[in-house]
Amino acid sequence: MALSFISPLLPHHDHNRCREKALQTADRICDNRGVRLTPMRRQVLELIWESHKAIKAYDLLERITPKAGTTKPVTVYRALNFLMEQGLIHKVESLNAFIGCSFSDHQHQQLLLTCSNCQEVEERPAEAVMEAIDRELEQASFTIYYKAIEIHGLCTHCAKIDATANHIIE
Amino acid sequence: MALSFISPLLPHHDHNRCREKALQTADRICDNRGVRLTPMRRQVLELIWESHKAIKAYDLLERITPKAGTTKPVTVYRALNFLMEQGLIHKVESLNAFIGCSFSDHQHQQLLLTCSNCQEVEERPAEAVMEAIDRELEQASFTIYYKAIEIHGLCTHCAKIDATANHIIE
DNA sequence: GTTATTATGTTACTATATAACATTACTTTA
DNA sequence: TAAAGTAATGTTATATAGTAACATAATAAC
Repeated sequence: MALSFISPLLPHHDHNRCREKALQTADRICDNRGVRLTPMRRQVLELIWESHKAIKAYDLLERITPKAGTTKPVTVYRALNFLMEQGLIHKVESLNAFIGCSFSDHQHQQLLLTCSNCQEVEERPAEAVMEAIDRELEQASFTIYYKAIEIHGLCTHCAKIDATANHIIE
Repeated sequence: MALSFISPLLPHHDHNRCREKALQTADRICDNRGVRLTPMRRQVLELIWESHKAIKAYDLLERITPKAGTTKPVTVYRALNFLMEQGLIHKVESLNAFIGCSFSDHQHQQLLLTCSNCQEVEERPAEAVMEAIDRELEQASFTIYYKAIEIHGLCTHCAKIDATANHIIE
């Protein structure tokens, strides 16, 4: 099976590059828009990009430096709100947690697939799904402001590991 | 424009019938499954069906009788969890609130359309959307456990009212 | 350099949800 | 039908999530 690109969710991708790219993109986007990616906001974004798992506001709070543990909730929520407004992160509503957006320059509001085993979140533009939703909403004469499309289940890597484990046991 | 059925979300539908039907369905479903729709659980379901707006756990708490105001959060959350397990209600994740399920006997996990103006929630089976999601997840080799598909925006009634209001102002 | 604006700090609080264990209510069956 | 087992609810306490209101600091605009 030939992959045309390295999925960011393959177990051993170079996550440093992942994070650096996201931060550079954020710098560029904020610069273009004339909004300020302040040190606090940038640090929150960086912490969110530490992994592909969704992270909770209070976990971010503990990791903010300097004075780790002394930063107040409102500070982190303000940074999170800014990052959401700029489309740099998503809130996973069904987890009360946040992930970096891999499609900041393009459309937002992708499908969010969360693995219940490894907790990694994959973003999928899923155009066919979005078109089906648009058609459905047109039928309902419903004007859309915001979409949260969240699926929880077992990702392909965890399914394989599970299958292997079962095989060994047999 | 001829409607083939009376939408439960039309402003003046007979909501008593709506609620009664939901409770009867719940009674039947629980009976069939050999699970107990106890007075507490039934009351919570009834309170949820007071309207088509999503209701929060702590608002339910205040309305539970007897001893309104003395019931503890854990009691209401236990009832809510039971009702969710039985597919009698949905949690609107992006609101931390709950609505009655209009399709308890059939498939679950519909689209939830929440109007940001009137707060009413409409459930839509939206088969085309669900099929598109299934195809997308098959491509991703993702095994689904749970879906939350939530749209916020302006419902058709509120859009019309808005349009009328604008017309009057002009 | 002063003023205006934006961001962050501080204090306090509101809102949402669960853990652990005690008691009560139903169900089973001896 | 009384005893035992199971399921539901009560009680106390606490964990987790998020915001309001006002003070101070940092940056931008003039």
